[in-house]
Amino acid sequence: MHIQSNFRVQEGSDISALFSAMKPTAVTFYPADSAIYAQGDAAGPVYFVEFGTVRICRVTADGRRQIIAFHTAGDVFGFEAGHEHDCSAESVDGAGIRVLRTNCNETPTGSLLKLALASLSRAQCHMLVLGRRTANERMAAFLLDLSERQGDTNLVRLPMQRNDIADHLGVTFETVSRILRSLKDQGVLLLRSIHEIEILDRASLEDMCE
Amino acid sequence: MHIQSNFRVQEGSDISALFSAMKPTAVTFYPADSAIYAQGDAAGPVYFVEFGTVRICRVTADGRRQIIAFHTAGDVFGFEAGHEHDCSAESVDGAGIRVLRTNCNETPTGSLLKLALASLSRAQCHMLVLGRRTANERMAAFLLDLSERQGDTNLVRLPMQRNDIADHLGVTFETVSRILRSLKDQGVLLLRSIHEIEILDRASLEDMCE
DNA sequence: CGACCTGTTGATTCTGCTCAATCAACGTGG
DNA sequence: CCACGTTGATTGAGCAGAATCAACAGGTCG
Repeated sequence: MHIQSNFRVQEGSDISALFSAMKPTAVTFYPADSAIYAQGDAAGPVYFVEFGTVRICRVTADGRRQIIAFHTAGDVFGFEAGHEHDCSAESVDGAGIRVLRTNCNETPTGSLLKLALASLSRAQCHMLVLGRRTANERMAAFLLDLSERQGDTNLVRLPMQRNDIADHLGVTFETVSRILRSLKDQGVLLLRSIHEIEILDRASLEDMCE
Repeated sequence: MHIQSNFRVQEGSDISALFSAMKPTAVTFYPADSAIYAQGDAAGPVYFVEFGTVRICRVTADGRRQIIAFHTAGDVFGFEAGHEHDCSAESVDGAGIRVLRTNCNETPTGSLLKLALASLSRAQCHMLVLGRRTANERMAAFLLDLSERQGDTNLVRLPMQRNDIADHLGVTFETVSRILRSLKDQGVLLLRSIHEIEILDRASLEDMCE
């Protein structure tokens, strides 16, 4: 299923360089929870998020899952070191994706390098979160990160469900639920609906992750 | 202090491409615990490990530390997304380092991209460890990783101290100590000395991290 | 309407942390 | 050469944070 685009690629950005060098496909719609690629699939093309949210996952043999990252409109994902994907990518909430084929010689490696380094930087940041922060601090960091990506607004959308948040933060979904509750009780958050929260006391959240 | 090189760069590798494009400096020796660069320093050149071990660290405001990665002979590190380092790099045990200056236009971005993607892949793998594995599993994964890097030998050197291992695995150094003890008691390991262990039962270690 | 799925909340358990003591290795200075 | 201080490692006791187990509520979809 192909649908029309609406995301504006910024002139002169690394992404626009990618777009001109690697003719992108039309937008393909992936319904919620559908796979974009699986662990073990052949790697090669990269993917551009037109709208919606994508999760990148790694799973242990006994089924424990770590969500490496969430990607939203404007993000590029899917580059791999080897010849196959060692993470899977799935649509979280219905996502529109363009595929950018790497035509071997004409790929703008400089632009890809910048994007890869940006991913690496985010990954390093998240390793500190996973390795050295408490559950409360993880949630605070996550909410601020979401808010920042959505334009530093205080009304934050949570397109993913509790389970996804938990698997991203390395806690259980019960813990996610409890922490949101506790932040509500402290007057830090207002839980508008399951997928929408309002930040009432941003300073408190920032204190929690310094 | 400059000393002579002895590490053999493989012909035709991405690293040899880097070496020919970005004339490396002579080897500089960094004594144990000395800084190669600090968080906030201007980024730009990349670094090649000739010998010894380097740790890449991120620290929270209240002093908790996460060791993002250890690098050993043959590794390249130090590339950053932005204009300054957001991790610090320190010598663990006395390390010899070559600096490779990025001459803006002549940098082989394709080779750098491959190295960056390799780092990203390792980072993703470690996120699963930090987010979803128990302390025992983390230690098992760490020992197998070290063994693999040292040529799949059963006699593994631990160049770093317990504190460093702990901060890499997201546990306390007491926990590191206890787990090594417990693996010894189970007959999985032989603790030759503080910095040298022997793997007696590799299959058990592999079972622990699947 | 009932089945199912997601989310919330409570009770209990347990892994790993904190605090603390001890020990071994090493370097320094009397 | 030995007393002393320092630093890293080990071990123990008790505690706390988060997991597990379990019950239930609310919403959605057939």
